[in-house]
Amino acid sequence: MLSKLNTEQREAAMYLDGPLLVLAGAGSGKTRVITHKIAYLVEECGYAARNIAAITFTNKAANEMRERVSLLLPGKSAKGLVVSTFHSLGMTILRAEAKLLGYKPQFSIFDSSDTFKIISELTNSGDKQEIRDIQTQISNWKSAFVAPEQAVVVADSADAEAYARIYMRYQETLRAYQAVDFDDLIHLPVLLFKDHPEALLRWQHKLRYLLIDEYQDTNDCQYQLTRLLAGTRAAFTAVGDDDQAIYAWRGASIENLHNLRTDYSQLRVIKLEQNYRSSQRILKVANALINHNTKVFEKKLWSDHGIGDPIRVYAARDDEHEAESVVMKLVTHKFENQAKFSDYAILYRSNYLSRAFEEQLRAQRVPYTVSGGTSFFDKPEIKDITAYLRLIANPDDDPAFIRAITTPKRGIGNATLEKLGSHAGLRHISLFEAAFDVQIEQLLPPRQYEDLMVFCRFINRLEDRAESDPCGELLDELLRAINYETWLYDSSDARQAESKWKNVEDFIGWLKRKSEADEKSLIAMVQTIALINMLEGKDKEQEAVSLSTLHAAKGLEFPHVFIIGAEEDILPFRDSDAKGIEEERRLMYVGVTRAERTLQISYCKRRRRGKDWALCEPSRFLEEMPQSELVFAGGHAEAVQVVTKDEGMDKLARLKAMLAKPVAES
DNA sequence: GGTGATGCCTTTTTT
DNA sequence: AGGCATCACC
Repeated sequence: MLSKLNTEQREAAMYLDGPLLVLAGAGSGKTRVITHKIAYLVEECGYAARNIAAITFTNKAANEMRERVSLLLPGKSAKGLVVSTFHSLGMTILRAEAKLLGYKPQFSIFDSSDTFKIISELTNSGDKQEIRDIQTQISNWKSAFVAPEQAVVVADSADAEAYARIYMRYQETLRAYQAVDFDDLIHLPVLLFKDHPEALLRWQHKLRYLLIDEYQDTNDCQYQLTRLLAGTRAAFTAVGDDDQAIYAWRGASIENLHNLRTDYSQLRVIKLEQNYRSSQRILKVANALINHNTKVFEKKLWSDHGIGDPIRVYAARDDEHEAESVVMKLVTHKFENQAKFSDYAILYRSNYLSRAFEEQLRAQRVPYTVSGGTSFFDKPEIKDITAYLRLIANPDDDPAFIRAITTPKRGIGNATLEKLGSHAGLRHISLFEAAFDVQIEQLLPPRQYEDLMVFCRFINRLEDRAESDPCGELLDELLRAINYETWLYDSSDARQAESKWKNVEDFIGWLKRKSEADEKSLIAMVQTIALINMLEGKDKEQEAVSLSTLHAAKGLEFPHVFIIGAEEDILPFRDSDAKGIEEERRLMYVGVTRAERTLQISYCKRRRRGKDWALCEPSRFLEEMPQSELVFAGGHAEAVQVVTKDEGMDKLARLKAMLAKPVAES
């Protein structure tokens, strides 16, 4: 079974004598090690699949992992295997153990727009940036294990203390709503396990072997959860690559790789250094680039593939021209090489950069899929429906209550909600509960009170049936009862309404299929929704070009890769400090190492900034690559193409000088 | 005075 | 594509 692995991979797959850290360079087959190890545990070591947990960082990675394991494990032997993200594992634990923490199992999961609203209400400030700052601060506190009370105590400035107090009230609010945020999904299980050893034992008994992918992206909280679950047996394999750590901004710390060494003296470390993905030239460029970072774990990636094509660097006039030339190049290349569209990826730093490319691809009738970007579940029509579902699952979910009761409009407006809200605030109860309070009848005009009661009884009826009745029936009835389709057509033009209604139908269809396939109740489905951002299985293996952010591209590979927008202030992102630059460099490294055979990196010489043009400087990372392996093309850089490699740097410098001159308005 | 529609400007990365 | 501001209309 393990015959397809190389010596190190096999060793990693078979090592079971204690904790194991696999330092796996890009393209060195780390997913392969994990999947084969799972198969090995089941087939050769007598583990039941349901006692093994593989933890990934994205749902995409989890799905792929599940698929690859089921290819290795015939029949039903993969049944029960836990493959999930940290967050969804946390959700599962929390749902099972909710009572111990004083939550009901149907707790709501708040996404960042929910928490944004809560914080903005708590602060009474309209400053969006400040609210975002508070959001990040709270998130950092949680992942670093600082309780609200502690945050208040250690605050070293008036501002910090103000934030800490908001944190405290924020946490109280979530609890009142029977809601948790993303960080709580990991934070709360850790608290639970610390306070309830018997619960920890249960889970240690259930999850007897842990495999953690992308270990370099864990934050302190996730590390704690891992440690607790692994227990004294320390039966786990962590796989990671410090050069691909790109989530420091959300609290991940590469130090967790080292902490593993200090916390587990018996830790075995295996390095995977043979790359099976890229050409020698791509690797050479990637290695040279990443060597500009201060290194902790020395690692030397090598490949026995051919030297490969030169890496093209293309200077485009502006973003429109960049899109045009990349798409032309891609189409020509596909035609000449008889390749498939799915062999190509266009990667970028920020979501908005995809726009020009989407336009161009549509114009050329090239099929494409976009990953990352705004989630399907963020669309207003989907949020409307999920508000109802959330409310049915958990009537104390105030944000869901407000959205549902006002969409479609049913005669309850701000004035009524305000009265209800202030009463709820006084009594420390949810809006839903407040509606049934005896005093409310006197506080509201009869008409409003009647409408409110009709709505609440309606929700109550659905709530009663949520556990027992089939999910599909319930959904159909809900949509009919609220007349959602009609309302869509009444409130937007026919074209938009049509597409929105189609989204709703897709969503409902997906919910029905998924709840049947996974044997999940509607309530379990509702909680899952907050954690995913795409309808899975909708566009599998399409023959289409992939557009993706560099973050979302991690773990993927493509024969031909275009990295676009390689400019200062974009990649690296503006205002990056020294540490930030290193992370940006790793991001570029991730991009470069996605490529198997050809790679083109492009940048714009200018970009529209409002009315006029702003000049763009090529990314410093281009200079950090061995110039001998690059071929320059396009616009000003055309001249660079003919020079010898030694002059490459000079030319680039001169090119920059030329670009520094003002460009005429057009 | 309040609300709605239109148009212009700006976009970090994600569970 | 979304958010914000401005303008016009009710």
